[in-house]
Amino acid sequence: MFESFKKYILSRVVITDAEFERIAAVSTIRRLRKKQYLLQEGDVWRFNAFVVSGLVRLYRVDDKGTEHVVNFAKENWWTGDRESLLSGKPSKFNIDAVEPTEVLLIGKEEFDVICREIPAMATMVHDIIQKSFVATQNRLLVHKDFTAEEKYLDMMEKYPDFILRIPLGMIASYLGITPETLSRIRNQVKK
Amino acid sequence: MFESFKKYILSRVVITDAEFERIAAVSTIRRLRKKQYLLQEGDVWRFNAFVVSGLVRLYRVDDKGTEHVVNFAKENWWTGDRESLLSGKPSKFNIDAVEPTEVLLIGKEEFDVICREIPAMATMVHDIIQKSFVATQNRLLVHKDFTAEEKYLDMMEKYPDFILRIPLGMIASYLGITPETLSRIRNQVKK
DNA sequence: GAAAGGAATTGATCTATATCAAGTGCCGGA
DNA sequence: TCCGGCACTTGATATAGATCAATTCCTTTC
Repeated sequence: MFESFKKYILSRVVITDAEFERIAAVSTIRRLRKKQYLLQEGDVWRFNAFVVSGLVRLYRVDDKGTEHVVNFAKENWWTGDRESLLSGKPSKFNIDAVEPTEVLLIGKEEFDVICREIPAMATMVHDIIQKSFVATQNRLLVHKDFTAEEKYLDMMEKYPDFILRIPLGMIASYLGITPETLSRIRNQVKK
Repeated sequence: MFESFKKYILSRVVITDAEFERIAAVSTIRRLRKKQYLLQEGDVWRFNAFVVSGLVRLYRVDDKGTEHVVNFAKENWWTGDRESLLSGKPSKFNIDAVEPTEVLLIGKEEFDVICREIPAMATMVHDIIQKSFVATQNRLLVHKDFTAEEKYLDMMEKYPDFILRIPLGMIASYLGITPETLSRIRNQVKK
């Protein structure tokens, strides 16, 4: 259960078994069924969440009730609403499971203690956030300047497994296009 | 010269005068004329850059030679290409001055030493990057799901001074729309 | 295993925004 | 001070992608 989490951490930084035990001690596992919420709009997000297996989506709902997918997180990715975590304010997002999913949760306070006690963890977090920032900025470029087809091809190249695992409608929403358009693009692409 | 930088740091964290002197000792000032480059595509970006006064833009140039503005940075903002800084690879971006600008530069190595010696600085950096990440993600939402007019109004609300200081063409590029469309929107908006 | 409801496809329009094309104004350099 | 050129505006047309609508295809669910 915690093995994949340990493997993940060790692939990025060096910590001792004892240190990992301290981390495991403050971690809890939550199992989500398909469509089950991990976070609902209006709640305050207080965790660091690591996806052990499965796949979740983070999305917001506009005034018309339309869902807009912000991103996905699969096994060995982190998820959550950093804005709410940092500010302590209610989240404007929802997170729910696209597939049956296991998530490892560490409360904000416990996580901060861990980072203070184990500097390697702080380093790892800093590193991940920096990379997330770069990745998000690159995604912004794609959205700002690419056509619908280019955006789809870019996604295929970067995350081919998302294309296979996620229903068309959610991919369309993630790309900021309609399901109809994505369906046509797929026909087009496979010639 | 370094006063505004000091004021900026002290508004975010607590450091001593002696500590600031250490920071100032590794800082250099670069003055840029309008249109002068701070970074050119293909070069490796090795700095942390704080805008003391003026305004710069970060942009990329596509295969057709079209410029796409990624973001702007004005006084008391940081700029640079974190992707190149982290990876050590050549940058795919350019940075140049929109207005005559003064930038304070700290080399990557020196900056890392500072952060190790002065933990408050490390904290500050971590904090800034987290906020940048959140801001970029929010911008992504705007670009993905808003109309041209909504994007412009959002920018007016968040950065009214950018609207005044930056030429129309660059704002259009930042918003991912054509100058013609932005010109029409402006007419529309002022009714 | 049948029925029901959502998800994807396909087709026919519609619309926001891009593109192309003049014209106007204004700023910077000689 | 004048000139040249870029930046912005305004108009006419083109187009990518949205919207609306009908049909088929899967999944769930009982």
